[in-house]
Amino acid sequence: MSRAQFDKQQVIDAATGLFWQQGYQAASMQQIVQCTGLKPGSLYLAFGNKQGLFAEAIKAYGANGRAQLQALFASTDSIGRSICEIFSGMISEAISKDYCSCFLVKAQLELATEGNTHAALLQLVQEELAAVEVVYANALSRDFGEQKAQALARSIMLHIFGLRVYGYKHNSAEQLLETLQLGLSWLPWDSIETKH
Amino acid sequence: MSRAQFDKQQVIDAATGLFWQQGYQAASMQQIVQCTGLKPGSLYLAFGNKQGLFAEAIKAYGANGRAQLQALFASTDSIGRSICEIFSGMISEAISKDYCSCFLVKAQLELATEGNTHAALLQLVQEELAAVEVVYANALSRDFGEQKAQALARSIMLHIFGLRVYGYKHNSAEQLLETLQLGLSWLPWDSIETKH
DNA sequence: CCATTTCTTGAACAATCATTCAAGAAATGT
DNA sequence: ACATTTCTTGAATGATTGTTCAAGAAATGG
Repeated sequence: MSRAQFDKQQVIDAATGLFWQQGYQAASMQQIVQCTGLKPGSLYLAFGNKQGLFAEAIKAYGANGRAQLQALFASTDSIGRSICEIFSGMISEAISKDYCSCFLVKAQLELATEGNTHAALLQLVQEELAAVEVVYANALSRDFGEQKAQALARSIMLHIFGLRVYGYKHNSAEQLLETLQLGLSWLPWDSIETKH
Repeated sequence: MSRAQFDKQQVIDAATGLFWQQGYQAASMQQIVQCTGLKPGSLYLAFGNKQGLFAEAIKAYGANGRAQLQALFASTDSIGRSICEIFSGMISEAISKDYCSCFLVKAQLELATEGNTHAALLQLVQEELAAVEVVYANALSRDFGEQKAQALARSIMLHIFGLRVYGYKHNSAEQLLETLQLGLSWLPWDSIETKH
């Protein structure tokens, strides 16, 4: 017997970066071979095919994001302030030079074609996105009733999606923050103010 | 001499539908040959290459959408109510079976890759999106000061983007409407209420 | 009615795509 | 040390990609 001579998670992370930047279709297996260092045969033995590798990338990205969210909510004494900090981080990403939105958002828009040739992958992506909404709703139910928490979670998701797209326009951080404050006026934005 | 034996606008519209549903990369020239009825040679004589045809599709889509917006704003006596009606229409699209978001939003996310191989097309898409924002800002400046109108236009764009992505989740029309009302509370939603 | 120009045709092109597989290397089980 | 299993290698496969071009058809100009 012989054990795998590469770190599977490392390979998935490298592939995730490529898929994230280029998209599913535009990322070629040749590029993946290059950026992972593996030969085609090893890749196909480990992941089956391109879809299998993409599925692993989506799962890893989703699990990581969800874990970060849950850790943040578990350790904070103010869900609202934590959410403000999350948005603040997203604004920082949006104004950075090599901004490339959110992997799940990009994947959903690319995979949701009429022919539906990637039905399994699309469902996976949508499950990951739905799971994120659940995490927000659960956290908010600490401060609000269940109905209200779910409604607020939907509003948060809408703003995340909006920001993930709007981020490509070269707005200033102040403009983006102001826009979020306008739509999410119930959040305690004062708690993250940096100006004096 | 011989004049073109096909209606160029008709060809662009057919190609737009395909690009919109499938995306730029996934839509193959063979598919375009099929859905337009033209032979490759004619397509390449008329549009140069795939990028040229895509550019025409984006321009046509953008010009059409902008014209509709401007016509609506020119003929209404309430900008706010018209905007509510626009969102109401977007909700209807979102809950329909063959929903495929907004062509410009999808194109922006697909073309904005790190390698930036489609820089010209990306810029075109972003210009179209920026033009939409200007139309909203101009319309709102009828009711608000210029600064406020621009801020509100940014908020509208963020909500449009959010809805264009969130629309893929199978939410009810009521939930989507409620989410928009939460973030755009300054709009006169009462004016489009259908319930009694 | 011929010459010229413009458009159409569709087979063919090179490049790239995802994927395969026989052969060799390496690690384990006994 | 040997047999067995598992992983690696990388050239090769057939399909599909965007694009071209020589030849023919059609319409116009004089």
